[in-house]
Formats: sequence, C-alpha cells, structure tokens
Amino acid sequence: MNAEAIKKSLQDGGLRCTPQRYAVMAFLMEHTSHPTAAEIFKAVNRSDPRCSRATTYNNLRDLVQAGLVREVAVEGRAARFDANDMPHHHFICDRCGKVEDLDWYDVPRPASGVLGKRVLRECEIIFRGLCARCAPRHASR
Amino acid sequence: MNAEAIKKSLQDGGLRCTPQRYAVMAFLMEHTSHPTAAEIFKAVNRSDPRCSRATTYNNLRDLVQAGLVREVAVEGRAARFDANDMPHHHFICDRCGKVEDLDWYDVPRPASGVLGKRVLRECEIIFRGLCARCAPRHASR
DNA sequence: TACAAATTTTAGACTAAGTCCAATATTATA
DNA sequence: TATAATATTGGACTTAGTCTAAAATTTGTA
Repeated sequence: MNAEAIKKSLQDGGLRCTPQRYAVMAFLMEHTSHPTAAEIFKAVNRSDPRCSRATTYNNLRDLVQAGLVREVAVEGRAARFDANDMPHHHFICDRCGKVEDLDWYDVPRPASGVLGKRVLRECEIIFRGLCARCAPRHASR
Repeated sequence: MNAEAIKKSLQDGGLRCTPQRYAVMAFLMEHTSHPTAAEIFKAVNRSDPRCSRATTYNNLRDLVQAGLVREVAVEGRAARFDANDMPHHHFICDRCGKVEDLDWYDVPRPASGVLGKRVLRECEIIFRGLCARCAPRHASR
C-alpha cells in the first residue's frame, strides 16, 4: 500500500494527515469487506492504542465528508464503510448482511440529471438477495 | 381508507388483524412521508394508548417481513417506513434526511437477473442530493 | 358459546451504535 | 519555533431498537 498516496489523498480532501486518520484510511484500503465502525476501531486500536473510539468515528465522518470513503446504511445493522474510489454499486445479503461491491459496468447505469425540483448528487443501485454463502446450494432438490 | 382492504392485506400476509397492527398499517398508508418508528409509535400511541413501543417495533418488523411495508435505511439516521406497494425507488436528501418516492417509470430500471453467484431478490435505486426545500434557491446569485 | 392453542401485547430493563464535551495534544504555517 | 487551527481523548450521554416472560387477545374447533 502506497503511504504517500494515502497522505496525498487526505491532503487533497482538505484533511490533515494524523497517525489515527492515516490508520483508518489505510485499514479501509486494505480491507474491502465493508467493515463496520466497531470493526475498524477494534483493528486500528489494537495495532495502535492511541486511537480512541471517538477518534475513529470522527475520522470516518471526516473521510466520508471529504468523499474519500463511502458509507452504506443497512437496515437493522450497523453502517459499513468502503474506500473503493471507483464508481460502483452494492449487493446486500438479506441473511448475513454482507455488503459486496458490484462493478459499475456490471449493471446498467441510470441516467443522471435533474429529478423534478431535486438537485441530484449521486445515485446508487442496491441489489438485495442472498450472497453465494447464504444461497441454498443444490436448490433444485 | 378502506378498512376491509387493510384487513385483507394483513391476512394475505399471514398476519392476524389486531387493533395495534391495524393502526400501524393504516397510519403508514395515510402518511406517505416515510415516518420513523419513533414517529409512528408516537402517533399511534396517542390515538390509542394501548399500543406500546415494543408492539410498534414488533409490528413494523412483521409488516416488513410480510412484504407489506418497506424499510429504508438512511446513513446516520433512524430507519424509515413506507407502505407504498407500487414498485418505486427513493430519493434521500443529504441535508434533512427526507425520503421521497420516485415513480418506477421516472427512472430507468436496471435489468434483473442473476448477479454472479448471488440470488437476486430486488433492486432499488437510491438517489441522493438536495430536496426542493433544501436546495439553495436562486443559486445563480 | 366455550375451549384450547397459537399468537400478540406489554412495561421496562437492556444493548448497540454513535455523539458530545472540554481539557489536552498535534499539525501546518509563517 | 511560535502560533493558530485542527485533532484527539475518556467517559458520560443519547438514540434507536431488542428482549423477556407474564398476561391478554385472536382464531379455529366443537
């Protein structure tokens, strides 16, 4: 993982590069499984106990605001975070809550533009169903 | 609002028609503004104090499971509920968190089908931006 | 209508997820 | 290196939602 690239992207987002913020960002870039805030805190705090829970939440908020990280809300479950900077959509498993990235080009892209009197910033397609682990195998039986 | 129709849809969903459950369903059909569980509880409990908080949550869970109500997760905010049974997508305001329905035909519909090894149940497009109230008016100034 | 079985309701304690605070520390800039 | 702006901290707090087990209601059957 390129440390300089992380530093630069923090700066480009108008954020200072602190050890805690760097650690949160680096963790998200290395772990593309959409961890929850609690998971991120546990991992980052374990390898560097200087990072507190409040700081983890503060940094996630800042990274999302700066557009470097995406937050995915899942019904009845904790929010999940994602540093994948390529445009993409998500698949959420009904059973285990797992969030998977779908390549933008895997799915048709809805037209962007104005929606009535609303100012559109982004659109995301959320697919729901059962992931490969949760789907009943040999379902034909 | 057709009381018999509500009764029938509860039964079709395999749910008994209790006064509390009926009240939650009726409230959602009359209020299409995507209320939160707390708002639903307050309103239903005010007009009939027999309905407790736990019951409101239980019934929302049951109605969602039965497919009569949709739940919309919003980042950093309480879940919102929606009894609109027509296929549709949502617009979520970044600033105030308001959820608005978008007619299915207002937006292109992504192709359905299998996504890799995943079993697809539904897909929803979530549009984000600023609603008519929150968008800066006369923005050219 | 009366009974039994299944389902639903309840108050309130509890948990999980996340925010807030104000004192302290760190970072970037001049 | 001094300074101003920003970030970090532990821990109390809030908000959203779940759990429990006893009591009540609903529904099907006789």
